[in-house]
Amino acid sequence: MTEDLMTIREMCETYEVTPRTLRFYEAKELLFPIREGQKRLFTKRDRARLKLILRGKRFGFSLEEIRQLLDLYHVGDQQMTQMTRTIEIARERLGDMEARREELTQAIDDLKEQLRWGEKVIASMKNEKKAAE
Amino acid sequence: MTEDLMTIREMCETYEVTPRTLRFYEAKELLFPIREGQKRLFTKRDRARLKLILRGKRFGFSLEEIRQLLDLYHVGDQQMTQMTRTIEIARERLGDMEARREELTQAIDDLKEQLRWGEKVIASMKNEKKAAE
DNA sequence: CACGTAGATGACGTTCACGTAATGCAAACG
DNA sequence: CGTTTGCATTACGTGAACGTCATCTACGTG
Repeated sequence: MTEDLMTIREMCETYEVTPRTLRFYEAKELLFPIREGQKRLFTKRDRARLKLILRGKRFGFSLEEIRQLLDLYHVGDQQMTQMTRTIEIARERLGDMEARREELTQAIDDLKEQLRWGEKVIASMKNEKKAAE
Repeated sequence: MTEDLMTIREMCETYEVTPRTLRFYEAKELLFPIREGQKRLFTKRDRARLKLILRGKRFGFSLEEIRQLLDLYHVGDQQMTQMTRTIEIARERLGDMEARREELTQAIDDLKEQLRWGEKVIASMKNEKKAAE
């Protein structure tokens, strides 16, 4: 079953990306599939990273930014000295993301208001129509 | 004072964009500055739209997607028949955005957990160091 | 009136994130 | 054993979103 390793095709079907995309991400050092002969085999770690990559893209991060963010997610590999710095960066990122969410909330509220307004207009138009009958 | 009209330079300084960007947005029909002779003058409406454009970009929307979203914000100009459809689209958009916020919240929580973990490791390393002294 | 300044209009260049062949190799199949 | 299938590499192509450069125009100022 899920032997923890997936071929490129399986990856593509699972995550709805093209082979080109996966190879491209490897070239950019976002993924590190192992090799069986020539063939790529994607590990659990690669899949976790890919999910984060796709998520990052949905929020408008560039691949380079995503690469840096990904490094924050395997903090365990770091040395003590780098660790402190890494955490510092992570905190900044966290701040960014929370600000982003605030903004998104604002956008949602704006749109909701527009919707209410639109519905109100429709309602009043219906009344006019009714009155005209 | 704010005569409701701004030159391209004022716009650039206010919103930290280049003239090229503003002209580009006009070419793409995202902005509609009025003309005084040759010169562009940006209205209150243009500024509102620009804010939404920049916000949209921060969330990874393409300019084309943003253009469509912008149309949702001047619902008032629409006809009744189109109105219903517009509101329908707006509702879908709203759903997207709320899902997006959910995802962002998840990402924030993930990162927070990583942070706590990192801090724990650092703390335990300090203890080790202390014990070794 | 010469001149600097602000803005306009092409038009070509650039970066990012892949798409799209063309070609090769190696195992699997009929 | 030839051929299809799956994946690999190399390399050129592409659309989006501007950057950059050259040239032109209109206006205020000394």
